[in-house]
Amino acid sequence: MSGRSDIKGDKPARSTLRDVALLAGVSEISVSRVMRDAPNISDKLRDKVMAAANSLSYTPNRVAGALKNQSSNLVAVVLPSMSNEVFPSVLDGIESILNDQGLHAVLGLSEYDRDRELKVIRELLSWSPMGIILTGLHHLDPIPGMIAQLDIPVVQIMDIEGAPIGSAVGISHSAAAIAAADYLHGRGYRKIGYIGAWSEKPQRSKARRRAFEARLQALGCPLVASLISEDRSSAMVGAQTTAALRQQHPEIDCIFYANDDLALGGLFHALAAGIDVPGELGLLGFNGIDIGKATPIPLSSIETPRFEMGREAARLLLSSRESGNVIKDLSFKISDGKTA
Amino acid sequence: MSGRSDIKGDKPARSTLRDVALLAGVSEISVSRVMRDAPNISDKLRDKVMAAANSLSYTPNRVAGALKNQSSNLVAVVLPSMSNEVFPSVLDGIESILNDQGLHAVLGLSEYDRDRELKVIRELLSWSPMGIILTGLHHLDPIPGMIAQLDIPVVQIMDIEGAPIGSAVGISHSAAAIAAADYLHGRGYRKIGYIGAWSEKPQRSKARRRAFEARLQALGCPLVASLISEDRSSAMVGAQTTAALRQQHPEIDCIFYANDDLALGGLFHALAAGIDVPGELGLLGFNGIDIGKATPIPLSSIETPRFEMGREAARLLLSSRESGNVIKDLSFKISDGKTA
DNA sequence: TTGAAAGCGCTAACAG
DNA sequence: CTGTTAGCGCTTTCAA
Repeated sequence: MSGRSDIKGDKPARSTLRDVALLAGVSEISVSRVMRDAPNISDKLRDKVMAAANSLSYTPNRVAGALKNQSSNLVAVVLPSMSNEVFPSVLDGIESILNDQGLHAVLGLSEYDRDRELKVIRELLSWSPMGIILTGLHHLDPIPGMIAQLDIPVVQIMDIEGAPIGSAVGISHSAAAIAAADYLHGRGYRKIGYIGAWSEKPQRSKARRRAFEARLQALGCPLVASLISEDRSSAMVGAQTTAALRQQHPEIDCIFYANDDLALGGLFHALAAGIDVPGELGLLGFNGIDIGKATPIPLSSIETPRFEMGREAARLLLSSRESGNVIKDLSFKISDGKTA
Repeated sequence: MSGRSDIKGDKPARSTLRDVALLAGVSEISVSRVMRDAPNISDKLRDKVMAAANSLSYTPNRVAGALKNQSSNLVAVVLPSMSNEVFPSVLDGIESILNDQGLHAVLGLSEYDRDRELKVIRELLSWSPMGIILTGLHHLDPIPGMIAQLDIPVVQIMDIEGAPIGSAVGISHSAAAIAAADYLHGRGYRKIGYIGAWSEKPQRSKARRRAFEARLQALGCPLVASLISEDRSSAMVGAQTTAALRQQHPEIDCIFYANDDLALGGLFHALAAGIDVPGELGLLGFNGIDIGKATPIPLSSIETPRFEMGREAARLLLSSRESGNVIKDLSFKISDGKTA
């Protein structure tokens, strides 16, 4: 009873290199070579092997290959969440590069929880991925050491202000905040407010708000007020908080939002309440999502290259053997919206 | 030169069961048992092993485990795309169940291309996943056989009208289309149009349109016209096609859209052009995305349970040993928007 | 250009 | 309760 499909039809059972080798009348290693397109294979051998492999619909077992090679074609991707359009776009970008190389993302979500992130990373690393993509630059202490043990490339996305473990690709959030402040100030707004959400769990938004505040201060028109909702970002929350902030501070003539979902909510509120945008109230979002381009008044926003960030992260991962660690500052720009 | 970390400090190198066993002065299998929380382990042994494991910051190698077990803690997840909010939500739902079980999704994107899907599935299956989640019910011929070889559970999401390979969870798209037709007819609309996009690559939207057309016919008010853009869905495309369709067919008093991105575009166009919604023009979307709830006129839409669909898919996968194959019809409902 | 041998790290099956 | 043995399927030497 030799384990696999004997004469008796136990199960469909997956065929192995050995099955193919037996059928083709060659050695296992030859099959292995053919399957991996190794050099120096005669056409005759290749044909025999391919015929046998096809007739058994053989698929290589990557698990065994990875065990032998100590490395796989998996890439660990650790993101905080899937619940706004930012990370799906990044993931899309990552996959757009990986898939062409026969690589695959194994996904872990941290939900903005450090301990959860640690746990997820530990599990993903146990698959000997060929690389790992993390979100942000701040991670629990053991993480860099764990990655170093595997000696695989790391790319951190979103943020570039800090000390990366390996490579990093993102934007400067403080520069974006400064650009936002300068832009709004330049448009003549002097009573500026800020709206965020989800208790600023994504620490990048906190960094942005602080840099924004500091810049406004320096420009001589300090932030009037900021309102950080405990709820997750959504257009509805944006609408509600905009109404609330204006009620508390009627002098506010402009609001900078932590993201476009909130900003769109602000815009919808203004449209519904008959508030003149951008005259009576200016609105500036963050990210530059597609929908904002189609609103009755196109949303002004800081456009961030989310898809491209994913692509670049994957590229850096793949090229890191040659290029070493790189910090890549992707540019943002202020969209030509009409709300501020 | 025994491969691993000898006296000479070659590399940090990942520690193995054997290293832990040596350090703890026990056998490898004992370490294995402790790591997997096997029953009948003395506290003394456990303590020794854990101490050694911690001091080496040992992490089990799942690749080896999977090879031995012929099965992993990976779940293959094959989706068409990440570029609208539907599939990220589904993925979020899937992960919300998997992560609590220590399982992880390996992602493959088909980009609505059958051949690409086949290739991706083949690669993912080569990782001996413990299960696989596919999108839709139509797949290239070899796929069911490939999955059968591994003898793992399959769950197909989105659609339930057809013959699933294993379990299926989704909604009845024809029922949704009929509900849409009845609803719009019931609201008094008689000159109804339809707008879709991306050449209807997602065949579910085509099925919906056809059922919608058939129902309108049966109701005695045949579809006036439909316009299918070649571009991907977006609010901008929705705005443009809405304008175009109304120009070609000024009598149209209502439009059913393939999804909310398009419908929002339609709404924005109407708001900007001063068209009275829902009086002069009714709008009905599909999916019920969050943003539609916050627009100046809340978007009427067929709400689909995307997150829940992901959760249910993961649950079915996990329970399939006991429960066998199940077809689960998740309900949709028409949201209480104000655009139709 | 092809093959034989050995072993990646882990765990099921069987002792003891 | 703990240990010994064998082998998962593949691929890297090394040899022919």
